Amino acid sequence: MRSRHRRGEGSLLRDELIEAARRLLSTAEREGDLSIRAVTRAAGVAPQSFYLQFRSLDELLYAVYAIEFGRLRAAMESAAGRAAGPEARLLAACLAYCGYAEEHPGRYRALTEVRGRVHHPGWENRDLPGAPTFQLIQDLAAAALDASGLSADPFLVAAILWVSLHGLVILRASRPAFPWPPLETMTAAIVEHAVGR
Amino acid sequence: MRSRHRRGEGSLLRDELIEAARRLLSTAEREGDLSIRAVTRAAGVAPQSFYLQFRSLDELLYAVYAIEFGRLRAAMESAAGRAAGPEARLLAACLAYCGYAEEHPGRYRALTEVRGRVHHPGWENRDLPGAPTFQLIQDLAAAALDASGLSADPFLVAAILWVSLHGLVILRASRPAFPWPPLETMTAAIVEHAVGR
DNA sequence: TGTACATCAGTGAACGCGCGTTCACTGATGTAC
DNA sequence: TGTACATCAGTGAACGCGCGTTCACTGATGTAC
Repeated sequence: MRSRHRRGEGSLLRDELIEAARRLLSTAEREGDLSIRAVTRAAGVAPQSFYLQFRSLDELLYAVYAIEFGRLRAAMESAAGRAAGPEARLLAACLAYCGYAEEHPGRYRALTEVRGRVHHPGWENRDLPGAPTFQLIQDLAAAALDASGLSADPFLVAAILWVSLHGLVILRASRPAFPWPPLETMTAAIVEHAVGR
Repeated sequence: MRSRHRRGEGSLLRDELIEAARRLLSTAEREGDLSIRAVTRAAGVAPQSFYLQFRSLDELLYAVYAIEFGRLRAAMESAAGRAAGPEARLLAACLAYCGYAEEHPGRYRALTEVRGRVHHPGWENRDLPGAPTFQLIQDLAAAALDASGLSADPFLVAAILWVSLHGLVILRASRPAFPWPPLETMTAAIVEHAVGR
């Protein structure tokens, strides 16, 4: 079914494995659903072929983090660009954050879960893939605070926005039976609490 | 090593299994660390003895939820009782929430994780063990709003507080390398944003 | 007061499964001569 | 232009492990007579 890559192009399998992992994350319900064997099975290769490209599942997951955080950030930037005014731009970016998390719950979870072994021993000096995304929130928050004439610390405000949005989407996803207020209502209230007058 | 219970007291094993699960949750790092075999091993009985008390791991976890939510709520109530004034009481309860989560990260995670299969098929009509805890937040928030002369919806405010606190403790735990502002600073800001003037 | 028996609290042994990981191997293909 | 060979992209087969779950069993103990 699957033909092997041409000589010199073996590392294409690397991207195929990453893509297979992203696909699996869309449907995985629990942590154990994403295994080396599951990824290689989805990619159509033998389990041991995994080791030709990665040393561990963590290394593959790190690559997935980087891609997904990039997409999340792009969605937020694009949404912010379509809004008018500092606070509206911040709100649009936050809504895009929530939208991404609701559309791709499995992938979103992979970005943030405890297992998120971004803090793997020996990886101390690696970039945190989420840093530019946080910076975007902070920049938008700083602009909104400025426009409101508030002197709050943009870093603190951005940190509060981040944890609030994260809790919002995670808890909504894990408690579907709870009578949640609409997502937009909650997001707007969170943003307004943080940077509104 | 372990002697069996006296006739008629077999269900004491039920509590022993729950206690073993709580102990395991204190140290478990990933979801798979809590298994039927791990729990029975920790309790000192054979794996199949599990089925004498529970039909599934979910059933055991449900019992753990109920106990842990009770403790969390008790800690919040006790902290609120020691504070003076509506907003101070709300803040004290929120700080107790965070304190519980930081002291018992594994158990806290069990209360809220996606796997939290409280929404197990057939359990639709079971109580949500977290409901009284949420109600406590809502009551304290309503009192604080009242004292501030604000007319915001206490349910919405409580929902925002809940998700914000949850995101706060979960994200801090999963991203230890991030230069977080102090926990107290963030909690106080969240509470003040939600019910302050 | 003695004894047969039902019940109860567990265990022994085994099953099939998916997992991570290792080792030796295959066969196509580019390249040096 | 032809050929030997090194390299590359992967696979076949197997390992030991922990898991959930089932079935038949054991042995202590309370109870009915």
